Amino acid sequence: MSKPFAAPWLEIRADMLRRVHSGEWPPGGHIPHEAALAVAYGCTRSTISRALRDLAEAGFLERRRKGGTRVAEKPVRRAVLDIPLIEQGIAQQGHAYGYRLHRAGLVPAPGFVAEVLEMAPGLPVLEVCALHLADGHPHQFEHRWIDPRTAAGVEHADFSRAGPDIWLLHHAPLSRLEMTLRALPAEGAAAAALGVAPGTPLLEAERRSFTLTAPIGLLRLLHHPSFCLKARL
Amino acid sequence: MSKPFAAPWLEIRADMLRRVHSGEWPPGGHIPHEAALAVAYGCTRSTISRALRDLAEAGFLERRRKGGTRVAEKPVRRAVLDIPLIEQGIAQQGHAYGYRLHRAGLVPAPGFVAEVLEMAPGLPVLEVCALHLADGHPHQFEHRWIDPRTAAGVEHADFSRAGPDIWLLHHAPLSRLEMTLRALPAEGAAAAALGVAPGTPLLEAERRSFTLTAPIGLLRLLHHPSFCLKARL
DNA sequence: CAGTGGTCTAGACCACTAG
DNA sequence: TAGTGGTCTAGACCACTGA
Repeated sequence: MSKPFAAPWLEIRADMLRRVHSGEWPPGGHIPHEAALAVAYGCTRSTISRALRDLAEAGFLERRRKGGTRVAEKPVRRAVLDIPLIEQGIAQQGHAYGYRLHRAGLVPAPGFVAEVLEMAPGLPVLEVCALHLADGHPHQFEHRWIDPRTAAGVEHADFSRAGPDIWLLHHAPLSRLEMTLRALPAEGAAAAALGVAPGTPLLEAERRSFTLTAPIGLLRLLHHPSFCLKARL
Repeated sequence: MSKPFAAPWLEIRADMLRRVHSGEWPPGGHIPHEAALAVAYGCTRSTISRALRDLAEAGFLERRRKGGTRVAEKPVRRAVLDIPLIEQGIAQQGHAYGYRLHRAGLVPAPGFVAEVLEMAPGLPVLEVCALHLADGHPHQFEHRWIDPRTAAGVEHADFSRAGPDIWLLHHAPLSRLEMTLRALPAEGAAAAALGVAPGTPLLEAERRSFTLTAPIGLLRLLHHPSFCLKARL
């Protein structure tokens, strides 16, 4: 009759979470400092620190030097949203991936694009419109603007067979991402491409990607109504 | 002329990220093992491990015992979505928070609720409909079902002045969360409460919360069109 | 100022797994 | 089965910040 086994720091973490949830460590209250917990749990401070850091990163605890550790009073839950490559995301859901390029070419940067890319409006950017299909059905409509200053050579890349995702991965990998999610009515080319009536509610994910030092591009991804985005704590 | 200062593991992490992004460590390629890196960077394996673990958690690297560490070929970016309490989220955006309860009472669990809460359909659940306001304007419409088996006493709680968020925090704190994001057309009570025409695209966040062992409830949060959700890598 | 968490070292054992 | 990452110990120094 052996235990299912877990690493000590995981068991300690679980026990601490139990104390938080049982009210033994009430919201807003201080908990013992690391050294005391190390004695109580019979391990070193490093192990306690590992468990506490993990709980703090998850939003259950708040830690401050000298101030000690307290249970979060108004916890900010941090849900994790997986953002796979578009192709991979469709494949993961068990669908056959398809791709159709609508247009790709240099255009003067529209105002909102120039602002995101931190460039003067009218400078050339690569605009890409493409449709991603799952089992032959429209799934996501991609409208993207890429900064050729950061992604050097992107204007000569061939996006007729595969989207910019993979090319960018190898030529201008992102290190930072900002995403905004909205609900928008379908309109124009996107509505037509997705095969939905204008006005149909669509989930839009706008992604702004950056290298360590410069903006790479702006992506607006419109999802077919059958699609939903999942996150977990 | 001193450096801006950063902890060694952060500088090492940054340097490793640079090597990934510069192509020195190409996607899919193996990188040296921890012991070798420790020698190269002139620190202990613990410090290297800290940096590598962080990069792996962010999705840049993939690590396996015996298999070593390799640069992620098809990286799954993990964006982080902050989920504050509803009241706090509105306050953080600099708006005055307002709350209006529409109804709260026990109802037989609808099928889809019973499924999420892992209960027989028709068993009593507490249904709450409420509107959250920002500067007096409708902001989010909350439709929630709470399992009184998990959240004992919830049927006697007073939700006329504050939403279930805070009550639940103290009486049935969640430890796991699943969230689904969709775009839906406004309809019925929600459209009326939010003051938008039926059919207006709305961003819906459906949250299923759980304690360590049992489901707590199901929340459907419909956002006013002026609202968007932000995430970051 | 002094208490607390954040981090690093030096070393060790072991679980996991690719070859 | 041998190499690799995952974790733990015991100890240390110090940045930060509340009192």
